[in-house]
Amino acid sequence: MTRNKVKLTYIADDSKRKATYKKRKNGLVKKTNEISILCGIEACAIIYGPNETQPEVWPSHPEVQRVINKFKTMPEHEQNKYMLNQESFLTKSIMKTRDQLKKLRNENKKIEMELFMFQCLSTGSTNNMVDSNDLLCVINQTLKEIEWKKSRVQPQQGTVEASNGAKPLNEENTFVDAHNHIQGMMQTNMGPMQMQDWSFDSANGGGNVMLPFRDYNISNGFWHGPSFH
Amino acid sequence: MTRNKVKLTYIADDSKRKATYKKRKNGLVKKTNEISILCGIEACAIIYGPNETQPEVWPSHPEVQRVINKFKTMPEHEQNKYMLNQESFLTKSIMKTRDQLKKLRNENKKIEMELFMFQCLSTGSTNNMVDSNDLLCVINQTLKEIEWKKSRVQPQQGTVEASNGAKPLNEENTFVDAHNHIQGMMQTNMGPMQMQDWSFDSANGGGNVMLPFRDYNISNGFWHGPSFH
DNA sequence: AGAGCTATTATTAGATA
DNA sequence: TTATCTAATAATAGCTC
Repeated sequence: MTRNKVKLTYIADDSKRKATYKKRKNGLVKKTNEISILCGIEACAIIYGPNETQPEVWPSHPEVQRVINKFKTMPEHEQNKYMLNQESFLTKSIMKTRDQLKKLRNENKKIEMELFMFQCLSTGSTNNMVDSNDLLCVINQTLKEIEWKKSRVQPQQGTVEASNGAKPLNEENTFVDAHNHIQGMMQTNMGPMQMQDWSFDSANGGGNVMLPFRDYNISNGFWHGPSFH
Repeated sequence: MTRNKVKLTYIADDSKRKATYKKRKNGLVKKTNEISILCGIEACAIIYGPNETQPEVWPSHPEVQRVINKFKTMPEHEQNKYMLNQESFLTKSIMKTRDQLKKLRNENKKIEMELFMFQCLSTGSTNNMVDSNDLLCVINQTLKEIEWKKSRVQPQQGTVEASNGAKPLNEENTFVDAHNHIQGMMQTNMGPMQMQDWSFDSANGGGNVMLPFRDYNISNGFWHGPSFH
């Protein structure tokens, strides 16, 4: 878990495993102690060390006995009812990981879509090959985010000018906002892009469409440049 | 443990305690799972939730039963022999903390001593009020560290000059090294001190003793300036 | 209540001593 | 071996939605 990220697999090397065992046993006992104090509950841990005949228990022996007995005297169905068993634990883990993956995929897709949206806006091209529902969704999402941004700055509108000289957000600036938004998105993936890297495209719709020019170009409505996958 | 450092005390607030319980229970179970896989051992956790009738166990019920039985069938003295009970856990914690305190105190003392050593070297004063054994010890330690430093640079001695223009470490430079060492020590406590903050003291021993001059002075063999406690 | 975020603190793997 | 250090990952308290 540190220096290197560690894989959750049996540690084959004897001395490494032993060292890890010692460290983690201490950590586990510490955590058990903490939860029982912080939350005012009873908890016990039983750990069989590498030498099979040597269990380590926490807290004291009588406490463990008491907790164990409390558990054992409970009817079986009661025991199972509230049991957090290994299976459900693993199921939860898998679900969580899958959700995270899903989220990452969505983020990737969003980035791709925003890029594509930008391409369409830039070139006016309509011969696209993506699901137009997806694209619409992204455009709406982007607009929604712009609206949200605007709502955060609205109070200052028309009264105070930002000290950095930025224009207040309003309807007229929507496209510039979109541009900035997309630019922000792209910064994450290809390093910061400066304002001077962009220019108004006078060939497409009369000056209100901006094109980036750097290590890439757009032709036939598609992106030719750094990959974003 | 985060955002704020948290005190190890019962959490009075109901909803906070409940939230903490949930988070930490998951953490505990995760850790239990990890140690058992990584180290190929058997371990179980039994946790009684805030609602007293609802114990949560890990891993599965049969596993817990098996581990418990293994523990219970062991003769009492065996159980106690390898037991990590609450008392010894607390004792260990206290000892560890005390050791850390001791260490910090030693570090403080060392810094004070080095400072004093510097004063003595600077002024040639002998009317000191510290245990001369302590002082001797610190001087020896300092010299040892200087030797160690030298040994690290020795291979380059007389052949390559450092690119930053620093002189190679050798006998002649020992005092300068000592000065640099003490200077380094002091940087930790009072911010960086530059070379130009020091001057050779021509009134004391002919040019090989350096004195700092900034927000402090040395008189009667004692330090008058920032406190180092 | 419960799920998600993130600034912090805590744990710890690997390296040294 | 066992202890200590530290760079890096992991856990999580308080917050927001």
